[in-house]
Amino acid sequence: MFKIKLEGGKTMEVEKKTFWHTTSHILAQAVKRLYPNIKLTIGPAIDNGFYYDFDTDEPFSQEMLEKLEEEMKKIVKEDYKIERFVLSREEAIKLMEEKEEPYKVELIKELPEGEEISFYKQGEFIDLCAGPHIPSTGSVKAFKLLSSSGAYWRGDEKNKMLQRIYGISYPKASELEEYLNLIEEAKKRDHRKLGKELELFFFDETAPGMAYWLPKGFKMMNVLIDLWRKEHESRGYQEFSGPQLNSSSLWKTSGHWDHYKEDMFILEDADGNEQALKPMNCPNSIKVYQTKLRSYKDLPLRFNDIDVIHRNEKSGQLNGLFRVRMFRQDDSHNFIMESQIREEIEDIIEIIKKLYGIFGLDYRLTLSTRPEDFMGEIETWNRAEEDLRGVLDEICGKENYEVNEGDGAFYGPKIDIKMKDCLGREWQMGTVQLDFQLPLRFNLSYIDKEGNKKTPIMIHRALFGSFERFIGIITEHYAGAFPVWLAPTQVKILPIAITHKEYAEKLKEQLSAKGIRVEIDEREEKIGYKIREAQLQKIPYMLIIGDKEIEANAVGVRSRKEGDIGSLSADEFMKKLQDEIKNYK
RNA sequence: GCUAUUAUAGCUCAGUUGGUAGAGCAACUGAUUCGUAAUCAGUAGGUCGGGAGUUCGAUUCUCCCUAAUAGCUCCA
Repeated sequence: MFKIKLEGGKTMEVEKKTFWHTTSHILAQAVKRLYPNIKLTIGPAIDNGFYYDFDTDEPFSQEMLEKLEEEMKKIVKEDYKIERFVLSREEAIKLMEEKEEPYKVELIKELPEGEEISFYKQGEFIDLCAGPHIPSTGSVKAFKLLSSSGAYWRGDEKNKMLQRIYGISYPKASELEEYLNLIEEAKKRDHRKLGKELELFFFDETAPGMAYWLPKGFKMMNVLIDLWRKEHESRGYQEFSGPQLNSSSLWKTSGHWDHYKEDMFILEDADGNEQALKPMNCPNSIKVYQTKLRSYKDLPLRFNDIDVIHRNEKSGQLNGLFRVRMFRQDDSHNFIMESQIREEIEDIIEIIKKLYGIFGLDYRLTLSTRPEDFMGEIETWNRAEEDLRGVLDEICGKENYEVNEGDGAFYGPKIDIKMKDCLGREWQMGTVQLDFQLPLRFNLSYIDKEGNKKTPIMIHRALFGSFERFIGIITEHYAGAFPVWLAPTQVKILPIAITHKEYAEKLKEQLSAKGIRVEIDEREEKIGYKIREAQLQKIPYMLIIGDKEIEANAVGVRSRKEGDIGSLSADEFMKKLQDEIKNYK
């Protein structure tokens, strides 16, 4: 809520979105004043501010935005009362036709019969709008137009591209400044920036959307993979690896050729046969399933893999590690009987809770149910959805997940894990999808108790989503200051002078032998300089080695978080470290 | 893919109203041997993203391409 001041010194609380919506009208008013030929379309409030879409052939330049801000200031200063009025459909259309606003006419024509058609007026400006609005334009003391970009009319690629202006506003200048600072701070956490600074990964022009993993970044990925393997091996998962390239016939059987071809890298083998790099692992898991005749006693069968997959994403979709063309899903395909859905999902949700708990991540769970174009038996769908709800209710609590009715895949319902990046954009992380269709397409079977062939259900599940995206998210989550267990370099030994080098080397060997990721800074630099560098590299522990330490057979421990924490014996430090690593600190 | 913007040294960035470039950090060399977030001095480093055009002359202007960024659209 925002507090705004009214005439006579009274204050009033308004919804942020109401305030932002009014600001979008002020923007539209300014646009009509400066560029009367530009046509209005829609201008809603969003989670962080507002936008307004305009139809114009000339895109908004930075200078135009600045001029618009100036004009908006005038409108605020002129402090117009915002008045609502209602018209009949005919009157409304007539008014908008007179004002030559074709998009508004289109909108009015589509409003359902009987719905009130309301307008809002501020000064000379009138806009079709359901409201509500704040009482007058004078309250919008602080605002900023943040950016402009193209946006399709009604969000449809086939429609005309309009020009959108994004903005934000507040009742007080200090609040605006605070918000802008927050954005600046958030940008410092950007994984693309940190990935470069901390030498985790990089991208090259010759391989768009495909990360080069530098030694430090790849070390981290391996630590994650170790964790993932540990959590799965003990739960009956069996890891395998399959081919990168399969002939088109496989993708035709799986249905990808019809539904996903655009996103696949397709090439030819030496004989001219059509092949495609795998965009997902499901068909190859199925091939593994098919190597034997399976019994009901074998189920569930859980085949997991972290093979690299390729998706030919359109260039405009690429975004750091969040959206790439080559990545590793922490994938598994679990083959189960219908009676095992609930238990299997329960087990998977338990793993999710455990893994995400280790990182302390804030995530959103969504259940997506049967879409209109579903395939399969409606009873199977109903039972499966009931099972999914049951598990979520029980393990997560009714309040802690959302249901997106009709948003499931055509082949089965699913549970998704969603997270926000440092700029508030939401990304899908893990996913757990039931699939009733693929086993049918591949004619999968198991032999039941009575000796009959039955079709198993398949669960596609990736919990981190992909290692790439997950590393992007945790880099921003920790702002690059990874906990000890995960940090690519856990300890940096900093000898004060050359004479301390030998002891430092010995220490390094000791730590290395225990599996600690340790480096040594042997350069002939001052200790303050070395500390600064290790600190900027966000290394969890620095060990300062000088005469004192050698004499006492100790290490001077400096923590990234707490600074100098004094002297410990090498054994004490080792124990502390191992303890933290064991507990994922 | 679409709209807009951007691309200059390893990194962060300045600059040239058209006369082939500069800083800080990093690197290297030398001096300094140092106690908890930057020691000093020097050296080297760039076909100004790629290609074409205009021009006596292009890093600068125009066009094409590539990549990145924001948004849109898409995402089995």
